[in-house]
Amino acid sequence: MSLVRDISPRTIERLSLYRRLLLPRHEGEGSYIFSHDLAELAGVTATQVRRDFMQLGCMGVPRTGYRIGDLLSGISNILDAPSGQRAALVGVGHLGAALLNHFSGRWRWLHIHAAFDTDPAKTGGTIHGCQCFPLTDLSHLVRERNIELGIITVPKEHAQEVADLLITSGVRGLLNFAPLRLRHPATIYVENVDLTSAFETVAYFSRSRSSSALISEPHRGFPSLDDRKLSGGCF
Amino acid sequence: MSLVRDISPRTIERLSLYRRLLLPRHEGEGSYIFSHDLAELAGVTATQVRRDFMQLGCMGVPRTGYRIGDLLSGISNILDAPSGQRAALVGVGHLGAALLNHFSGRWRWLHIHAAFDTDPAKTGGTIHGCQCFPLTDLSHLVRERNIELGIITVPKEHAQEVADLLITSGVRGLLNFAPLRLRHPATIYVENVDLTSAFETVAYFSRSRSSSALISEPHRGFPSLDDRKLSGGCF
DNA sequence: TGAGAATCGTTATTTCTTTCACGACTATAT
DNA sequence: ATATAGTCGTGAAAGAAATAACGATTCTCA
Repeated sequence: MSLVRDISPRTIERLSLYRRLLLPRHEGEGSYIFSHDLAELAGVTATQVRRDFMQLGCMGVPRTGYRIGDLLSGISNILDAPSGQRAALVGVGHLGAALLNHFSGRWRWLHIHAAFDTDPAKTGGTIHGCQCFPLTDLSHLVRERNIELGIITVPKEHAQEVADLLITSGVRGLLNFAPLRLRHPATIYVENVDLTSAFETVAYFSRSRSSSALISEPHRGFPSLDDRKLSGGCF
Repeated sequence: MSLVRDISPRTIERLSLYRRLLLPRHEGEGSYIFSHDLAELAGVTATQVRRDFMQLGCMGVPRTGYRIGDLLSGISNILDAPSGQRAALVGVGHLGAALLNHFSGRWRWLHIHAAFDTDPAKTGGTIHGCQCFPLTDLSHLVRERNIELGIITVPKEHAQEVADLLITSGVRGLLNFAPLRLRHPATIYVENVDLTSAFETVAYFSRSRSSSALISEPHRGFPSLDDRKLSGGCF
């Protein structure tokens, strides 16, 4: 399968982004893209794009670019499990339901297979195309249906117990939206989506770089220069 | 105001997290916490915690710890704008509504002041306590009400135009939930919350570190060791 | 066919972030 | 008092990640 090892989280995230940006440009086998064009779409440098693709083993051709079909299959080779992966979402509140809607039927190889909640008003039916079960069924269903991932969208008071339940039921990775950090064994991968931190970070940097320091500062969130000029004048 | 400069995005995110973890423990002026206790709550190392607080100018006392009140005011001093900050959310779909609910009335100094949508069915009223206006009012209201931040939860087809509109209307920072990267001038800070990348990242690492490589690997998402033992046995 | 310019692949370098390591300090017990 | 052990602050080192730089390759056009 995937012979390439040791790809950093940052690179994985970019690969996911590259794929989304490349898909609409994949028209037939004759479609190519230059590193600097993709770089501009992705908001990164051309060097970074080339380096990322180097790790995939995807080779480009000078003055021609990368064949988009190659890139897409190279990325899929890394990101997608051959037999697909299933996730369980726990906590069908506003955020949980929004995620069900957001991810519903979007990919074949990775999808939310079932949702869980303690509220009887929410269970028993289908929400945004996803079956919703009582939490008491979780352990059984995770095992039986081979669910590998858990998405936690419950209030923070219950996040840890839900995480424990998911882990003991056999999931190997968690996507946590609760505003805290989960305790977990080293065998489980946990990705935190911290909406509060994101909001406060924007607030901070939006004023810290108010009028001064417009030069340099290749901080995350601000554009950086490269081989060639990017984003020259947005308007 | 904040005399401290050049705090990295990573540190800012942790400060936001520390504050949330500290607030419930702040009972009176006699409450203290050790760096390693907060580290465990935050899922980082004790050294990291100490270093972060060093940047705030918050001093602890050996064998006593840090006074929680000092930490909270130190963090607030960095994160919170003295006169508060307002955000506008654009795109009251499932995700937008969930965020309105999530952030509604949570903080004094930072809040979503108004929501915008093109759908007349959604505008004119209040959603989760937030007034919702037609998109055509955005430019006017952003200016008049001094809104500094934009939250973009529109479909990707409209994300760039909404960003442009927000920027020309005067916001200085964007929190982008659309699954692409926005073009923007260097004076604007943009934080991307990429739900798809997050989901695919969990999927990737949940299987890449399946049964092997349980040792070391202090990668993001996996726990790391430190001065003292953390998370010794989750169950 | 050869000159010129654009693009790639990759090593070296720089920059950023985290961890290590250890002296200094403080509470506690004897 | 003194010894002991636990915790802090921080310079130094290590580790990750991004960028720069440049030879090699390929297309275009005279």
